[in-house]
Amino acid sequence: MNDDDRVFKALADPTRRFLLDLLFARDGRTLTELESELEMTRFGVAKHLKVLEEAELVVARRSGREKLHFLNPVPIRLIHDRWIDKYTERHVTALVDLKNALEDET
Amino acid sequence: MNDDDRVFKALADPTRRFLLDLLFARDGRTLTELESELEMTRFGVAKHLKVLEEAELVVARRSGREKLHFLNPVPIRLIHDRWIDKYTERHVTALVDLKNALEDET
DNA sequence: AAGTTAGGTGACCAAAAGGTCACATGTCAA
DNA sequence: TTGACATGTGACCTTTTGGTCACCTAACTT
Repeated sequence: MNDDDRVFKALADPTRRFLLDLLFARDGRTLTELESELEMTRFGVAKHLKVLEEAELVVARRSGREKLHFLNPVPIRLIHDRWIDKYTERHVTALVDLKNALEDET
Repeated sequence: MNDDDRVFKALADPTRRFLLDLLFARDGRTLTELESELEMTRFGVAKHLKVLEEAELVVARRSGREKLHFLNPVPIRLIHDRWIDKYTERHVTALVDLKNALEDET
């Protein structure tokens, strides 16, 4: 399994995406803290975090008996750059911004 | 299955990512043309293209008995925007550009 | 019209992924 | 040092996914 595989497989699961959402909102949380936000046993959450770490979407730092988790945006940016070149980026960002603006009006 | 799910599950498979790479390099290809680039039966490729279409990562247009496939970058950009805000984007693009520059030197 | 070409469908099987549990290690606090 | 707390591991089972095949429809060609 190469780096790509790890990143995309990690993102394929809704629970793992929700974990990234939680860390995007606030970094540096422990396993137990994250577990409390989910309808799942600690073991399940730990397994998901391991997958995210192996994909380097999450980096973790030990502090005593706790382990703090942080979101790493680099792999996300690399996905973007794989299929959106600098020229296309201008168009697609404009399109997305327009879409968001229209949705805000309703 | 919601839109997110469809996009991320679609991206989870290496064959489907390779199909996106092919369409990124050159748009408007038929199933048969794409199949010739892969070590897989037509049925397998057709199944993968269906998944990509349902995720709207690929849009297709019929022309007679042929079906032309095009890459749609919008869902990719939305992934980016989900976990990279405007502020972080400046840092992470700088980091990625630096990394690419360093790799080019070797 | 007949043959060929492009594509679509549903059944089927093997492999992989998601979740839980029993059990284990290391760390803090009284 | 004893007990509680935070996390890690490997086995196990169920569900999902990837790929092939037999069979089908629609469109171009001569």
